[in-house]
Amino acid sequence: MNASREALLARARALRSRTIRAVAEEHGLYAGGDAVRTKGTPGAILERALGATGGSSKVHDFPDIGVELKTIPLDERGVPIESTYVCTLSLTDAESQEWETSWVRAKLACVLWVPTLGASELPWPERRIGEPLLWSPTPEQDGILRGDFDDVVGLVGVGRIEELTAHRGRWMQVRPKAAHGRVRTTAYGADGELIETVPRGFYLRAKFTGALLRDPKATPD
Amino acid sequence: MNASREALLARARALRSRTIRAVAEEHGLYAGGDAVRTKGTPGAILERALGATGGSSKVHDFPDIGVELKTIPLDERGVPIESTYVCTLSLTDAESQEWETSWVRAKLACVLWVPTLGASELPWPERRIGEPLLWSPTPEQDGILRGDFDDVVGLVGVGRIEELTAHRGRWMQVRPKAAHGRVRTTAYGADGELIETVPRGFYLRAKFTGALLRDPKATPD
DNA sequence: TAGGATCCACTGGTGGATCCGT
DNA sequence: ACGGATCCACCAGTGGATCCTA
Repeated sequence: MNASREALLARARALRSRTIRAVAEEHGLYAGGDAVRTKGTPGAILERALGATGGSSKVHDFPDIGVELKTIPLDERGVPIESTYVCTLSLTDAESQEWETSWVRAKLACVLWVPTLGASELPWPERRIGEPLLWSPTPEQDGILRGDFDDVVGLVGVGRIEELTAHRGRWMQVRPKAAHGRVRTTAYGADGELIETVPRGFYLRAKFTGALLRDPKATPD
Repeated sequence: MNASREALLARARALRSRTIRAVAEEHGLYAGGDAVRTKGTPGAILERALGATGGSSKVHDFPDIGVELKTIPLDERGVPIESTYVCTLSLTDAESQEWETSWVRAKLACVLWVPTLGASELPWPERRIGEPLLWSPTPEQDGILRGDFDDVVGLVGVGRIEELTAHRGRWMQVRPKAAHGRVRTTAYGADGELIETVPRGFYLRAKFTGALLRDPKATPD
């Protein structure tokens, strides 16, 4: 692990035990508002606090050192209360996608996990920062994730997108990802015809993220 | 010419001799501001006043009747002070583009020209609406425009985009079209390689638009 | 409980054109 | 005079995720 990544981890450790609200105020950001309408705000605050520079149209939050930042809400037992979104799944070029060069693998190659604590009881501004973890998949973990990826991309590649439900995938699943139910994108059907469907993204199951936070080399289930 | 198009022309005629400011205020819109920062505002006001419904991602301003609205500023002699933007030129599929099915031909198939008068002397809110013209190209005009189109698309198709300057084209030229000089898009070079260049659009020369406003069947130069 | 649905901030691209230096 | 450069409004798409029923 190189020095820059260690420096980033050190900055994250410096935030431990502080509330999200305190971190926000230190950077001149407002922490609050209806939970439904501020879903992404805690993540944006931690990005700012840690100096994420990716902007949009980016592969990583910290492009120089290839690190992705993920804020993950834990309950009182230390268990994630939600799955973790990774990135969008491209539906129209599934045939040419391979795990080694995939967007999702690049995103997961090095992740800085920053837990927020008390997520099942407290509104997000009151939650406190937990122990951060700088994680890269072990070869074994990488292999399991590749299996989930191949399963999904294989289905889409042969036009069987109707069978692509969130039930598939041991650690990584695919679920809808859109602003609302009327958003549509295109994919290929079984006969090669273009069909309209909902955009989807890759998500890590809470079972997996919870396990790796306890043991970075974990292989649950 | 069908009844709906005639009805649109009648609505445009009802605006004659009124100032853009008066039309704007009638629709609750603000007419004013620095000329540099409100370049597209007169056009947007006339769209609203005439009930354009295309929204974005549209082929025409009035999709139901296939009519494109163009606001054109004339000086005291009745001569256009500017060229007229038509649409973007796609740089990456030039080989497959043909005049008959092109976006630019569809745009020009039926245009409602609405002149604004006094453009060389008055700030735009004070300009008055002139005599509108509902125009479709004659077969002869269509042929000249096709020639300009084929010239441009042919050059781009063989990767000679450096030779594509605004000097080309009898009535229709190609010029940069971007928010600022740093915007880039991609095109193919002479060896088939991808190169970065500025986005471009089709424009009608003022020589042509001025002539057709005086005589819809004109063939200047 | 977790699969399917949804919400906000931000931004790049498009459509409305005119500006302005050579 | 006009070829190249630029400006704003608007909107769809992406990245930040969590909400919420069955």
